[in-house]
Amino acid sequence: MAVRLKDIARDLGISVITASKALRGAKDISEDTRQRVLKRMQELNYRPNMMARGLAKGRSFLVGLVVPDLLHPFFAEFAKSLNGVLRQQNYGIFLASSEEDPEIERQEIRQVLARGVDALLIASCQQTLEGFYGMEDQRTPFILVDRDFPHLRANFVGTDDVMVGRLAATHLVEAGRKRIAHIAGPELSTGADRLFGYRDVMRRNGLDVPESYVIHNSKVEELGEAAGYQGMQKLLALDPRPDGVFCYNDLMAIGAMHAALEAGLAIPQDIAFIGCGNVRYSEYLRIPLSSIDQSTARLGEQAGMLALELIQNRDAAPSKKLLEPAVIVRASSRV
Amino acid sequence: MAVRLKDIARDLGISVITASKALRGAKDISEDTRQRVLKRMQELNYRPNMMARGLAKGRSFLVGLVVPDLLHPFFAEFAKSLNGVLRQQNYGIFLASSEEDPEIERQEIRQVLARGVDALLIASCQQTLEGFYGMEDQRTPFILVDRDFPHLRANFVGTDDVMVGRLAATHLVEAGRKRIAHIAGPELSTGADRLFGYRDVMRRNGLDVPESYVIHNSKVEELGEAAGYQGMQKLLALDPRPDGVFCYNDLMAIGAMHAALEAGLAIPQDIAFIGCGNVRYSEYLRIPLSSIDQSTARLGEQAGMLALELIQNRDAAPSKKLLEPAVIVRASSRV
DNA sequence: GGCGGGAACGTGACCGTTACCGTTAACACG
DNA sequence: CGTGTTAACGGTAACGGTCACGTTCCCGCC
Repeated sequence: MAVRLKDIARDLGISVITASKALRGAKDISEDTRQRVLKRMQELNYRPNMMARGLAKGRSFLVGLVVPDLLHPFFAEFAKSLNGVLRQQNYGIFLASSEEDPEIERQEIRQVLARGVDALLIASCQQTLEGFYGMEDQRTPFILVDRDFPHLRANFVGTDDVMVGRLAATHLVEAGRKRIAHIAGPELSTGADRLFGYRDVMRRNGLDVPESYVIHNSKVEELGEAAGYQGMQKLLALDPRPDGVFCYNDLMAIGAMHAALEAGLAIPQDIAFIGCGNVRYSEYLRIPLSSIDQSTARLGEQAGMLALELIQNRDAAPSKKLLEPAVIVRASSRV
Repeated sequence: MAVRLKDIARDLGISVITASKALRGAKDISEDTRQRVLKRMQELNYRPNMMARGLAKGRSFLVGLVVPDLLHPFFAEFAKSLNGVLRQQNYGIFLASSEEDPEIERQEIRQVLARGVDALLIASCQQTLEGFYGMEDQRTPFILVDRDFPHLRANFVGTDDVMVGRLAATHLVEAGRKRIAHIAGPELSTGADRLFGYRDVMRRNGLDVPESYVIHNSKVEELGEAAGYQGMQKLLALDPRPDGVFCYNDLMAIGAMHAALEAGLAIPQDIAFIGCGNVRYSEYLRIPLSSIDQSTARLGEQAGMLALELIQNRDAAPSKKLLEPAVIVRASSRV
């Protein structure tokens, strides 16, 4: 089958450990034999067996990544840039997608932990860690990605979502809108934070936010165009109709704009839109969509680096990394 | 640290083997002890160590997935649906992204194989397997995804790309277009096949395809909006300007439409567009984009099932699974 | 010549699990 | 009562590495 250290060693008439040392660059080995070993490894196309190494070292050189939905460009881009960082340290990604289903998520976490991943990155679709992992006993360091758990002293890498809400609302206010609605996300951290930032800015500007101006989407699983479309239907039915809408994400904004256009409204004259996430297509839409950029690629890098740090130093104090979002203005809200 | 079989066994006053048997549902064990073992495992939140199991069994319960670009919705969706299939068999995904770079791809393949994956799914960014894996020695079954290598008797799961070209061209012909251009993809299998299908239909319809009507994109790494935009610039400069364009993928089509609109053309009156991939946003674009749907989710399922089959039966004859594409007509080409 | 010390390499145990085969005890049967 | 059969369980040796120590050998030094 595959070439083993044993084969290399027998070939060269040395012991397995010596070969192992050469491989790992240990110091008590002569430069000469090291070269001979490495050369032979090249020739035989030797690849260390990571399972064996992992078992022996108690490390797997594997990082677990659990996301709610790979199709969402945010997570796809995150995974991509994470991969870039980890590759350089010979770390691999064990990928699992929970489909925004807590039950599946639990299953996936079991799987991931069973693999003995050295760290776990997770964008959970749950509201709380409550008895949830069977992770307590585990010493596996984990990092919450994008979605934080309130009041939990855990590692976190994500966007400053309060700022997202603030930027979006501020932008619409500056675009001269008075009746600004919000099609909100789930009441997880990100959704709650964006809502909070939005409400805060509205209050500071003396603008009213009637209850009906905030569309809640309790179902975590539906954060796509359809939810945006339906949310917009409700907003369109209101009497003082909103003249600006901040949507939880770009997909929902796309759906919402669709509904507005169908209703015969002009964007941005009658109603302005801004989303969040700055997905790749935003600028090519029927009406190019303003958005809040989360610099997702940098998030992935940060998370990867933090993971590697935690692996080195298991009991570092939990750290929270918040990246600053930025407004990208396009036609959907340009004055 | 983590709970081991040894702990369970000591607890219950039985041997490790017996515990192991209970876990795996072996037959030579009494129902009574099996229950006791399973119960204790529950209580202690035991999770089998997959590295140890993998080492012992010579299987990793891991499938490697190497894609050129996770950000591309096709691969994201593929990965997502693959994950769904594998989860049910307790198989996991080892993910690697090559960024359309052959050098990185080689690196990733090494990594993946070193993990001892039981099967490898790969959408290669290379033109050939030529000495490329150091896979020959490996017994790891592999499946080419989306991009086939010509003349190679390997497992393949993908779209019938000749049909893609045929459908796209036929559709434009039926929409009354005479001067149909093609912004092509790389000269890998998919690009070549779509080009072939397109050319074939053109010929059968007695339509001319001047050399300048086919824009080649040799650089694998650039298959996005930019390439489409630039390709379209060239087409716009031609004298008998095309009145229909078939683009290798939706992203390129989006870029191309952008260029056409900028040039003041009306879509689809002056020029019609059709892409391929049917990405999520296609229908929300400035001009909703016609596309060829590849039923990506089904591709993922098929690939997953094939992988599991190959793992069971290592020397099954190579099989090629081609899924039928379908035309999705939207405004960009509606007559 | 005996001793200390370092460089280079090897011995054995172990990581957690499984495969293979052996052992034990109970029971049926002629 | 001896023999054979079967069910339930365990001992041993792997799987391919790594780690903590030994061991060997050579050199220099007093």
